[in-house]
Amino acid sequence: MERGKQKRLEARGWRVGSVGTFLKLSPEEVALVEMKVNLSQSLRARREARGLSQLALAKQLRSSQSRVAKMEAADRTVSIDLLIRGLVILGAKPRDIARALGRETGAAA
Amino acid sequence: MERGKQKRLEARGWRVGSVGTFLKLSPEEVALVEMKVNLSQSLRARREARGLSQLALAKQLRSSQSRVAKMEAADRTVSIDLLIRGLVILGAKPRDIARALGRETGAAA
DNA sequence: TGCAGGCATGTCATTCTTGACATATAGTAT
DNA sequence: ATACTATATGTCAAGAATGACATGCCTGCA
Repeated sequence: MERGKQKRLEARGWRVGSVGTFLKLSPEEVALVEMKVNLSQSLRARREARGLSQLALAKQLRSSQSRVAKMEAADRTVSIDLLIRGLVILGAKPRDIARALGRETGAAA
Repeated sequence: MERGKQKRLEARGWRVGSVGTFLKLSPEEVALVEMKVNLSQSLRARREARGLSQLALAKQLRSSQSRVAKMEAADRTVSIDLLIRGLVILGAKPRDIARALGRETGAAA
């Protein structure tokens, strides 16, 4: 596993010595979580690239600053739908979203 | 717009002479709908490639045959999350999902 | 020091999504 | 015709996601 991602996951309470191995996370669930983390990072990167605050983005999304924070934290209460909506509002095209989703994460055996 | 997709959209009530142009669909909404359609097609293709019935897939998903039908129809009551979960269960890797999402659709001016 | 802006996190009522069920249609075989 | 299988579509109670709000933590700055 790529080191930066490991720290980010750990920071949110995921045990990473062996991502899902450690606490009963099926491979499917792991894949979903990693996709969410990738999308959330892409969201933050795009927002910052535009010099927007979370509040400013929230307004465009008709949401709230707190939810944007959760989106960027890949909180378990945010759906992939919402993350994708956020990215689209930040100008991401399906192709960009695809790139974010599929980021090579390196397979930890 | 690619012809096959146009017919599929029309079949579910979308006016396509100008996708979102015709009835107040923002560009963002159009992008979202197209991504959903792409995912749903990929889902059906994968399911059929494995020779599974909708019912068989539904069981793996712990869902119902009717919901799988709606997923494949890109029904507005199915979330992107659910579509992605379905694809993952059918063995799609993030990379595969990314490819499905970003399928070139051809820009109708 | 106090104050403001940006971000994180918990809670909660409202809204949306989901699985389950009923029912319909079409194809195939007996 | 009857029966069976696969798929499509509507409805709805239960559960999940959402937006809004409160509040706390920093950092910078007057």
